[in-house]
Amino acid sequence: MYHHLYSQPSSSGQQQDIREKQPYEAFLVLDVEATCREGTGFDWPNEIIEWPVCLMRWKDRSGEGNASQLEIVDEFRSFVKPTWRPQLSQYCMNLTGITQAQVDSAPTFPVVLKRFARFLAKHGLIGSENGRPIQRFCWCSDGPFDIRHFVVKQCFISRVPMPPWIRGDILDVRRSVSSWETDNKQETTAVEVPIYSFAVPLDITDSRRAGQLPEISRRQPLNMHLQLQALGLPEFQGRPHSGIDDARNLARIMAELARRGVRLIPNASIRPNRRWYWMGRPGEVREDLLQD
DNA sequence: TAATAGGGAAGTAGTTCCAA
DNA sequence: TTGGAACTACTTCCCTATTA
Repeated sequence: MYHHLYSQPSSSGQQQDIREKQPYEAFLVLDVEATCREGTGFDWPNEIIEWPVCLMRWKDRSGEGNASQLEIVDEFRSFVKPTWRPQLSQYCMNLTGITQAQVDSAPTFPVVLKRFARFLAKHGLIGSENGRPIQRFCWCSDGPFDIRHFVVKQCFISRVPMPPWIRGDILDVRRSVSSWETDNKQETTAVEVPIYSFAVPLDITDSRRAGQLPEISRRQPLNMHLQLQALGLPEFQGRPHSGIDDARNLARIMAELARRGVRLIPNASIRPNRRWYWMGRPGEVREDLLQD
């Protein structure tokens, strides 16, 4: 009954339904931006300064849960005022494009969490009273770090417990693209970057390497640009490291994975109680331990 | 002070080839 | 036929990059 709408020709010429059974009703695509200083790495107490989320839903989900068309139905975006180090570094402003004035006039993280919870309740994802999930939704991010690191750190610094609606299921989009790319290796070599004599010194005394140049390819880490390229999508739209632009491009990747029949299910986890070396009492950053 | 994926190096076992 | 060298395929371990 759906075939005339949702099928594509197979290599044998037959029509086949490519819709995969999708257990989740909605996806929250998140790509936070956080404070940073050049050379400090990611063990530093980064504070979230932008909270952008694209809410995606199925256009064509059947009663059995089969679907392939995913679209953005709403967006939430808020800048966040850092409290531990309210002054942004020049490096951070250059990287993210976020200005000091934008964070100065922004609400603090606990306020943003409350506003975002209202956004979720408005869309029927959580209960407005208790904040408990009502529908099945899954968080999506580029790599597992946004929630695993930045949200956990920010909740510690802001002295707020991690809300129940963010402790749920997490899909690392990068990992999904990588898995899809591996499964379809014969069909695409888009992200294979050939490296010849730069990587392998040619030694004519070695018969293994003599003669024709070896066909050695090295898989690069799948940044967002390469994920788009691997899926045959147009290049990144907007400004890289702008949270909302990153989230929108991530949503494009999600939609393409869905269209290609990838089952969108969690593949990452978080540890809400994880501690970093600079963590003192709740909310306390042990500056004496920081390697500035 | 973390988890993870991926690449490179090194080691090992099996196969092939060739001279004695 | 045999022993040794060369080659290939595979596994394991270690290191690096990743995330602002």
